[in-house]
Amino acid sequence: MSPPRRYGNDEIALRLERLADLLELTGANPFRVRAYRTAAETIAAHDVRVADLPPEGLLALKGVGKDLAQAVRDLVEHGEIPQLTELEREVPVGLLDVKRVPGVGPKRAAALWQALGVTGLDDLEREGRAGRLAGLAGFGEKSQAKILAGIERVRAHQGRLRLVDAEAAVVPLVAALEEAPGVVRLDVAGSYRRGRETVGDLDVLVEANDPEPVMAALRDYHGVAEVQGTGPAKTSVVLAGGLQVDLRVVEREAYGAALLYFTGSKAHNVELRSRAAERGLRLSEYGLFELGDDGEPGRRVAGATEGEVYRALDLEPIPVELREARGEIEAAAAGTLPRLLTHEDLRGDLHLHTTWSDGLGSVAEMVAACEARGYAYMAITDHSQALRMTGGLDAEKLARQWEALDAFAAEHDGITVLRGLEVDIRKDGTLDLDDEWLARLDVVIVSVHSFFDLSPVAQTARIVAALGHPEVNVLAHPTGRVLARRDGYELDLDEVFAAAAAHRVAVELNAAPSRLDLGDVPLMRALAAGCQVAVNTDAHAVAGLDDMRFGVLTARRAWATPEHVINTWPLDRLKAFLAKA
DNA sequence: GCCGTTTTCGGCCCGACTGTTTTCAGTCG
Repeated sequence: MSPPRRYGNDEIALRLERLADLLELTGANPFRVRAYRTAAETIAAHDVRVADLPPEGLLALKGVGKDLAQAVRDLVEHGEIPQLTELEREVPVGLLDVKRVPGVGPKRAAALWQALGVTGLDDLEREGRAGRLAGLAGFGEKSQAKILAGIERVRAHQGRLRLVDAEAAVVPLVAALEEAPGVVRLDVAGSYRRGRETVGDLDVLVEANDPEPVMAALRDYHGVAEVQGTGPAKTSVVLAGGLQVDLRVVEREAYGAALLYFTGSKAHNVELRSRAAERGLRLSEYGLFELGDDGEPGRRVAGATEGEVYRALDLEPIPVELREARGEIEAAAAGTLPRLLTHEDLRGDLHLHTTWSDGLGSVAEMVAACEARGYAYMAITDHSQALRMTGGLDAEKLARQWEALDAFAAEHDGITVLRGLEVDIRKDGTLDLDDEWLARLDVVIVSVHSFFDLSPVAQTARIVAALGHPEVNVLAHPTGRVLARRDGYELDLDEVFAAAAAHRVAVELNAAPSRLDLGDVPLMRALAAGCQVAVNTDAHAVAGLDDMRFGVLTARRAWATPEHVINTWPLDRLKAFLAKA
């Protein structure tokens, strides 16, 4: 018997999504499938642990009724959802990969399975190469060729691009497209615009006097590997890196509606359309329309700008980062949208490295760079001694660094440089520096860099113990995940947040684009638990200081206000927090 | 499977494209 586990919201949501996917392959009622997906989304975005809710609390969740509540309880109490177990026996799970091939949905995946016994990508490729797909009802030569090409893309391009990688593709692409004659306006919409931590593809929207030149500019763009389709309204290409780009030319009167539509999220759009329907209106990418007596769209009441559409639906305009159907529409209706963090609110960066440990920039370079960014304060936080490979600092080396900092400060008064250290949390929860020295630091950051595979209970206890140390100020990269490479260590984040709030330790939003840790959803939970947050770059070089923009985006997605973020505070207030005064 | 000031049944967001058909299902965003 394995010990009882504590299921996080993400884990529960993942299983419900899988249930929906498998159900779909059996040809189940689409609305029933959607019900599972809706419940999964609700649970993933919920700010308290669903596993701890009493039955009536579960039922109060939007989209969770009797059966879904039972499924959650089954999972939490017995470690499995009988219906899911049953489906996994019945349906080959490899079909889920088959369904990911462009042009193959649940119906066709099921047809391939029934007719040809296809149970995964390898089967699909074999059947395609043998020419047996083209003979199937509803399939032809073109479908077969498209599927064969799609298999490669699924294999080659598993997963999504990190936001920073997408940005690297976007900047030169936008520059090239904007040069096309006749372009009036251009926006990159989609999850990129919403600032999601990873991006699946790019939706580019253009208003142009003449659509053809900008379409041509995309087709001829040097980074294009394949033109998938091109017409008067839309052109689709795949860039060399595998990123798909859809370019749409939109007329001026509908630009706002189209921008809204293609920015998403899908769930946000669904809620907006429902709201439109409640008012006898219809919302589409072409605008917000009154309905005529025949039920068909009539007069356009809004569409030129996003703000116009929101206001016509009696909503405050909603910032792009919030458009995830996490309560933003209710808040916009009530006039209670938060005043979100902006880059200009930040007065300093409290986590960065120098050549004293594994940084590439000297103290002088990092300080000058922070000053140039307009910061009022900063903290130098090199590694502690446990990380030998980084040249981590022991007490003796720390003393020498302070001498250097003091000498430096005597000649530079433009910015306050705080004495910090990123102190390793040892396996047993003790800290990698003596109390006497910890007490002399202005900022004590603690973090985990070893023993990632402790049991969730031990990992949680280890971190909670560290947070209880009276000198600790910030918990850095709380989950330890590295985007597109490894998941975070297993732990009970809600317990960690509760401890952090109780001990007045801020949780970090590490803005390094490979981490973004905490991510938006767990950060929302931390804020709900009463935690303060520090948005830091963890820069190991001057250029890394500019990663702050990813941190700001992620913080905004978590509904963070300047008040939540300790490095927006004036120095006096920050010092009081650090001193736990 | 969920939900309700059109409430316990009958809806559930909308539109376009593609490839396959000969009037449309499936997929996609």
